Amino acid sequence: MSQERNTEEQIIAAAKKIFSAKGLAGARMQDIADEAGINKAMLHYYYRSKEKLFEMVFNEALDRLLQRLSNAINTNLPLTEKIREIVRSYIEGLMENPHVPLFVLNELQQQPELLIKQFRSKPSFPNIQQFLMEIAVAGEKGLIKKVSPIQLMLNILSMCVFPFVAKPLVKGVTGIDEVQFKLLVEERKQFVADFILTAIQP
Amino acid sequence: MSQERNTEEQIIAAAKKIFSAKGLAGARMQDIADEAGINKAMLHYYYRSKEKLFEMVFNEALDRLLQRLSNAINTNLPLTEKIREIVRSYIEGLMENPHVPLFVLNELQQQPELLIKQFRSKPSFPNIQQFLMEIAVAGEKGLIKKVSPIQLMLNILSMCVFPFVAKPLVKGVTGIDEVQFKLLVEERKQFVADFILTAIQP
DNA sequence: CTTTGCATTAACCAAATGGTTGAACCAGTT
DNA sequence: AACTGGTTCAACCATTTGGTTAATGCAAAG
Repeated sequence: MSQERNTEEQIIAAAKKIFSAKGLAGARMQDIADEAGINKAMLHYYYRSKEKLFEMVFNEALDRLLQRLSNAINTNLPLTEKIREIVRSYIEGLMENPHVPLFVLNELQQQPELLIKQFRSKPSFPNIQQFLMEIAVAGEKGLIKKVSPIQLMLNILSMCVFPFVAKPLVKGVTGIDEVQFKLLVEERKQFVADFILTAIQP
Repeated sequence: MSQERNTEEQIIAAAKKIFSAKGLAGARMQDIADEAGINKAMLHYYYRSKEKLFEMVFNEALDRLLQRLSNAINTNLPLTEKIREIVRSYIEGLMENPHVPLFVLNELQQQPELLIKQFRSKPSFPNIQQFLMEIAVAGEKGLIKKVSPIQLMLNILSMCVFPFVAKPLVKGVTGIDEVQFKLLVEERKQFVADFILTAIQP
């Protein structure tokens, strides 16, 4: 469409789209070039190889995901409200990039080593330990029920992310269409937060 | 190792392993042949093409997933105990085949049409509608809180499945090892069930 | 106008990959 | 022993694919 943009960004945008849709192995350099409206050789001119290009896209995607999570977790709110905020903010972020989580999770499983290396070096790496501690403390104080912090955190993430990675399955099983799906997810911000807070109220 | 087995099954087993690990696009026919300890030509002798072989494996995987879900859902128990049973049975099933859900979800997103076709034809297709109705009725009767049945169902599935599709992420973020991860999941059968039942108690 | 240096492309290349084939192998049958 | 049918394999083939290259375009500098 618009070839006005800077070529480098053009490439990244195209690569993001193709890689997200097809995965590393399934994506073709030619497809990315076509999507960006440029010659295939340009891809190698700017980013040495397929792997390098992928790494760039993947890192950015992972970064955004963690960034958003981190922001919500670091909010300076009482735990119950913080949980509400995490759920709201995270689901909203996913609504903007609905295919990112499956993309990330999928490629993550393929090269778990790559993750563990680059993970902690990220400034966007969320301070999980502190959040877990916060849950434990709130439990002690009787603000919430005493629960396993990790399990609770897993539950929160699960309910936010799962609908997006399982979107085709959900649509297939329930028979709802795209519009209804979006409504469902919208509704979810409220529902999940209430669900969690009810489950952990002391 | 053991080439004693029937070649056909040998192939399916190998294909399942390779396809699960690498996905359709990432899997190599040669790898499958090696894994099965046979010549590449045999793959085509028994299953015409890569796609046909994949379809076979994929269908079986999807089938098992739905089968297990279906069984749990059709149990003749009061709703609250049924939920306990669903969670327990589903997580246990996933523990046996931990990479299946990500595999299925991933390939499902790549060809959503394929799904919607073959989906309802399956005898293993779970009777979702009835389960949703059951939740609605229980809500009316005051056995549980009144909630959106679909949202509740989504929550149940989310919390069971997510840890398996996000396993590398969980391990990366929390820093736990394989043994601890298994413990976490084991613990989860209880935790998730309690969590849900607490959240929906009237 | 020429030069210089980056950007861009068409054509090309080598390796990988899904798929095919003709011959060999190996039971069981006659 | 010869035949028959399915099974197995090494070698081969055509296409795809990531990557390279040599030539061209082109704008700013001289």
